[in-house]
Amino acid sequence: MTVGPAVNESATNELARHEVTVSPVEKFREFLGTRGKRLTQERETIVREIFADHEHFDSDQIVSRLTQPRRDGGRVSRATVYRTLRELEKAGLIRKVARSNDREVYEHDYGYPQHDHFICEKCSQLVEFRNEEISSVLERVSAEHGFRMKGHRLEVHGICDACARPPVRRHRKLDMI
Amino acid sequence: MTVGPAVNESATNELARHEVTVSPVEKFREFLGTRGKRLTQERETIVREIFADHEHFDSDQIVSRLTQPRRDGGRVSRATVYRTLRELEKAGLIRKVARSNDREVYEHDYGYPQHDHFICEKCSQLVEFRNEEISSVLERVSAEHGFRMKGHRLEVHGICDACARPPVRRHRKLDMI
DNA sequence: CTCCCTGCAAATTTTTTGCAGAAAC
DNA sequence: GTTTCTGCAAAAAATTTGCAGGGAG
Repeated sequence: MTVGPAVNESATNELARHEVTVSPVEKFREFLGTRGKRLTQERETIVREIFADHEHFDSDQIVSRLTQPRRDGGRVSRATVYRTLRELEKAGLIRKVARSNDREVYEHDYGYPQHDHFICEKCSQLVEFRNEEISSVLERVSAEHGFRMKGHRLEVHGICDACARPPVRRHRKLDMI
Repeated sequence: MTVGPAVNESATNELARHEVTVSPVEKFREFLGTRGKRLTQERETIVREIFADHEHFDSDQIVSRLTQPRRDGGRVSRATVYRTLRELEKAGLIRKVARSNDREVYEHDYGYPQHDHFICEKCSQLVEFRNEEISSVLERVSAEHGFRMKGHRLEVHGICDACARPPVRRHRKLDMI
């Protein structure tokens, strides 16, 4: 595995957790049920690991965390992680978020309200934000094109507030006197 | 190479080509120049191949087209194609467009106006559309968050008009009489 | 002339798969 | 009991890299 450029920037928790009646695990069990599939220990371990926080993650991170022996839930093989991530995506529990340069990462698609992302070109930080208007505009535009919108994926690229702020001056003119 | 699920659906040409003063090749030459890099025959061949039409494409497609002997421009090695695609992305000539399930594909990011995509969940077709309002809403939302927007990437998922239309009835009731 | 670039082949990285035993239902 | 899983190891797919010779500026 690679430990390349970190994919660890947290998805800033501007958004409060949604009220969800069933846990991600239950939700997954339901999905599997309708397809004659089973909720195994491995699958449950993976879902718990993924939904333990609201960070973004990629396949490799989950593989390395679950592949080595662990305190609680048992370890899970690489193949199973891949197989389960695909299922979780179909189940609508997670989805991919593309990041301009870097590779793609997953994010939770259950338990949190619909939101979009700001991606800073300087520090690569990914910030979630929520705006009602965007959806309604899209809803209308879609209708105009005879398209039945189910959802959307939006990334706004640019420079975040922190990176835009000029670096702190070391010496001010006054110091020179 | 893989000939998996086609990635050939055309990017419907709803959008007219922009007036561009310099060709993609020239644009690339400029970019390379500012970095002490060179516009080689291979790089030119690749750019021409890519900008010959306005279809979306992935690395593999370009590799297979340019890797075998060709009428005009000479062949280019796999490694060079990968290396050049990366440069073209940095140069802002192409960019990645994520497609829900399938893999990512590239699209032109030069010579065509800013636009977004509808992606049909049924037929996977990718349709480009253009809407002024979206940008202005994003501009405002960004400002509210202290974010300096440079651009955005948006995909609207759902069902396209064609797929939404019910299949043609074979036998109408009258036929039964 | 001097670097930058290319092709090649090998190395890496990432994801998928066949199969035998294990485990849900 | 069946049928669906899992882990393993190997295979396949996708991308990157070192290096020696070739070419752009």
